Parts: sequence; C-alpha cells; structure tokens
Amino acid sequence: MDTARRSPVCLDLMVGLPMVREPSPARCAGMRADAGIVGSACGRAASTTMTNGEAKILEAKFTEVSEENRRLTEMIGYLYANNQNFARQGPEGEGEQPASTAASPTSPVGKKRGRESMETSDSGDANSDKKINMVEAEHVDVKSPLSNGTCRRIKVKRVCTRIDPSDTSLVVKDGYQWRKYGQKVTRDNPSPRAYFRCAFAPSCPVKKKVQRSAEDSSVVEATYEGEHNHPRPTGASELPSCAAQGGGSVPCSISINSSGPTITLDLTKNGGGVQVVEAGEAQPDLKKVCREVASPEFRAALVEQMARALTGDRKFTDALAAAILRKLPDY
DNA sequence: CTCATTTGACCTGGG
DNA sequence: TCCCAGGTCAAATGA
Repeated sequence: MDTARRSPVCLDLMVGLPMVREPSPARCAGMRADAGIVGSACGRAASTTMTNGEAKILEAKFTEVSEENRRLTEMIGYLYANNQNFARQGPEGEGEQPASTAASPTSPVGKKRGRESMETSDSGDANSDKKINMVEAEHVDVKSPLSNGTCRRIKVKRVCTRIDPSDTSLVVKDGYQWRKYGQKVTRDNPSPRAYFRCAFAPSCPVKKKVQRSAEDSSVVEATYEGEHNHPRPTGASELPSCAAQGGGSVPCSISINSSGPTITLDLTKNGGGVQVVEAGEAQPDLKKVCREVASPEFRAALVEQMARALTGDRKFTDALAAAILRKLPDY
C-alpha cells in the first residue's frame, strides 16, 4: 500500500484476516454462488458438465445474487456509517430526544420502589477492563401498544459485546448508568438474562436486557428498548465502539441483527469469529443472507475493503501516525 | 444507616 | 380457562 510511502510511519493495519475454512461440499455450490464469487473450484467443476439450460438458469441466478450482493454491500456501508455514528453518540443517539418521550409507554408505572435515589455509579466501571470487543448492531423499531389502542414505535437496539467468558457480571458498559431490577433464566438460553433500567433519570423510559449468547458464552447481547430523554451523563467516556479497544476508528467488527438471526462478524479474531445465531423462525431470505455474510470469501473481501478504505483515508493514517510518534521516545 | 443487587413471587399476554 | 414464558416487583441481603 502506498500509504506507507506517504506517511512518516509505516502503517500496516493488522486487521487479522480470518482463517479461511474450507466450506463443506454441500454448501459449496449454493453458498459461493450466492456470495457472488466466481472462479471458485466449485464453479469450475460445475461448468464442465453444464448444459445450455443449466447455464441459463445459473446465469439468471448469478444475476440475481449479484444484485443481492450489491444490496448487501450497501447494507455493510450503512452499518459502517452507523458504527461511526454510534461511536460518537452512544447507543441511543441521546441528546436529541425530545422531552415528550418521557411519557413513553415503557416507563414503569404502578408500584414504585421506595428508594428512588439515582446516585448510582456506573456499574460497568469495575469490569470495564474485561471488555474485549464490542460490535455494532441494528436499530429495530417495534410497535408498542398504547392504552388508547394506538401504537407507538419504540426504538430497539441490539449490541453484541465480546467479554471475558469468566466475567459473570453481565455488564455492558455504554456510558449510561443502569440499575438492575431483575434477572431471569429464559427457556432458550441457559444463561440468565439481566434486566436494567436507566438509573440516570427516574423518568427515563430506557430499559436494557443483557444476556450471554447461547452459542458463545464470551459474547453478551444487550438489547436497548426506548430512547433516553436526557443527555449522556457527564464523565461517561466509554463508548461501545471498537475505538475504545485501542483500534482507532477501525470498524474491527460488525454485527447485523434483525428480529430474526443475529450475525456477529468478529474480524479481529484469529480463525474468524463469525457466528450465525439463528433465533426463532428465520426467513429463508434472511438465512441466505446469513450464509453469504458468513462465508470466508465475503469476510475476506470485507476486511480488504475496510482496510483499503481506512488506509486510503489520509486523515486517519496521519492521525494514527501522529499518535504513534507521540508514543515513541525522543531520540 | 443507606443503597445497589439478588432472587423468589407475582403479573401479564399469548397460545 | 389453563398453562407457559417473559417481564417486573419488592423484601431480603450484603457491602
């Protein structure tokens, strides 16, 4: 990369290209084609015995998956932009929330706890150093019924965080103060789910559910419901971004969540940290997208694209070089 | 004594 | 109506 020549300090992004696992033969034909990758061994083997009709079908399918691939690329770009935004603003995009949302239907009513002092310290402080990796998630709006029969949309956001598996605290540090009000073991996951409320403002309707992934105990999934109706507490510097883990603004990992499957792409982990956690009844299209995103080729391409985008960003490389130079002893 | 967390009981909605 | 599972409450507990 020519960045090394431009910059006073050679910049070599150790993105950690994931180990490419050999796909199973069964997935070979479908998945590789779905990912829009041509020239694979599978493709060559298939082409030798292909008739005209099959070729046309495959061509049509290829066009279709190419289009899908393009949409996926756009989606990745969108997620990347979201990730940057997330790192700047925090998980809920606080500070822009109108006060009217204080009367959200999710705000606890009825029986009230006697002690309502909200002078808690951030419960994540003690364990924040155990956080290893935090990945971006997607906003999902769900409708919440109001008492008058209408529906109001509540912002739901899911964030996957990689933590030390020995850490049982279920604390996801996001810059806000949370009060735990319950814990429950759910049916589909042996790990308990912890329930938190925003402790900064009594009227804040935001709730958070935190639960370890059933697939990987080192991954905790935090689900935020609602939007904060107050600014981020002062002094809350930790952000759920990979930037906090010493990687600058590098989007070291991406998580795509929807109401169906949860995909975690951990591109920094050797051997590849891709998980496809299929929750509930995933739609066939969604499953297909999951398979595409999980493919080694896709991941490799994604890493390459991100590395290219970052190293091509003069501002980023200069800032990084400057930061490194500051750390070097004076000669 | 104060306060956050724990945890069993209770509530509620969906099937 | 009953059952089940998720969500919430609040007394107990411990720091």
